[in-house]
Amino acid sequence: MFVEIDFNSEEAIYIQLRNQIVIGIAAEEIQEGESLPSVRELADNIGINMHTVNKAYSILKQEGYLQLDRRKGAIIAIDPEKYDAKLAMMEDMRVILAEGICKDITCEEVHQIIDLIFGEFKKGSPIDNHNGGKINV
Amino acid sequence: MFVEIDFNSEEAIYIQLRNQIVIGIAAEEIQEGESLPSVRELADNIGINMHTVNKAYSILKQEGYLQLDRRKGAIIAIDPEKYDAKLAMMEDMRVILAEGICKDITCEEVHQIIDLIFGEFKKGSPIDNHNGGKINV
DNA sequence: ACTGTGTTATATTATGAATATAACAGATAT
DNA sequence: ATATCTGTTATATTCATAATATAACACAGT
Repeated sequence: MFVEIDFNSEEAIYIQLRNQIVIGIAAEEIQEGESLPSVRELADNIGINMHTVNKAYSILKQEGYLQLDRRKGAIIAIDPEKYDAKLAMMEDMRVILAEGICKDITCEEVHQIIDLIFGEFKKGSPIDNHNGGKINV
Repeated sequence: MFVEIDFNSEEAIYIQLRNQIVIGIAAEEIQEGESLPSVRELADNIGINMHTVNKAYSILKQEGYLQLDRRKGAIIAIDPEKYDAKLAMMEDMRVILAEGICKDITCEEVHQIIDLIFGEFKKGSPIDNHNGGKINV
């Protein structure tokens, strides 16, 4: 699994990190029961502060993606009951689809995009393995 | 068309405003050629600063939703060529779908959600007209 | 004892959101 | 012409938060 941080992005580092880990889980680059690096180790590898990683981990824990164990560190443990993911998805989707509708993207095109992305996640890594500055996790 | 700002949200006010206007256009609550209130008027109605509204308008102009005319004010004018909306959609969609996949939401369920939201936009207002603290625009 | 976990606390710096005035150029109406 | 309304730009301040830097604690493993 790879992590790539864009330091020029307007998106906060801990958000980028959180998102990439979620994508990594969805792409099955890292699986249930496996553990992420410690907050200090990953912070060193990326070149950021420990607390920034800690914040990402804490959020992932709260959202039901991680279980934080003192012994094994941060292990992937999905809890679908933590919150209503379907409801959250609809909220996020509403704005994105509104943008698309304004720009004349059809419902069929959106369905194609959905299938395309789902396909990427199913067959292993959606990211090419040439590693362009990405941090191995 | 209605605008509702959540002052307790972590989302910036000008982003909320921008999103609601995009949703309003998609829902055809406000249509091409019609004009939005002036930055000062809308700011007064909502109870926020003029510059906050101005920032939302400037972004909408840059993204190809608005044309700012000194005579008529801010009029809705969609320009699908301003940027690649389809590419932007895929970027945003990737994280959302990753979250859904982790939480065991199937591809079919996502398709249903898409159709549901598209249906909301087609038949007029997706927002009920009971007006719970929303600002008429 | 020592090291490595997550966790918490405190403080500082930097960035950006939101506000408050103020002014300008152009268009409209009285 | 005078006044008023546009968007636009400029400057400054306040406030929230992201990111950093240390430091310390409780717990588990070697």
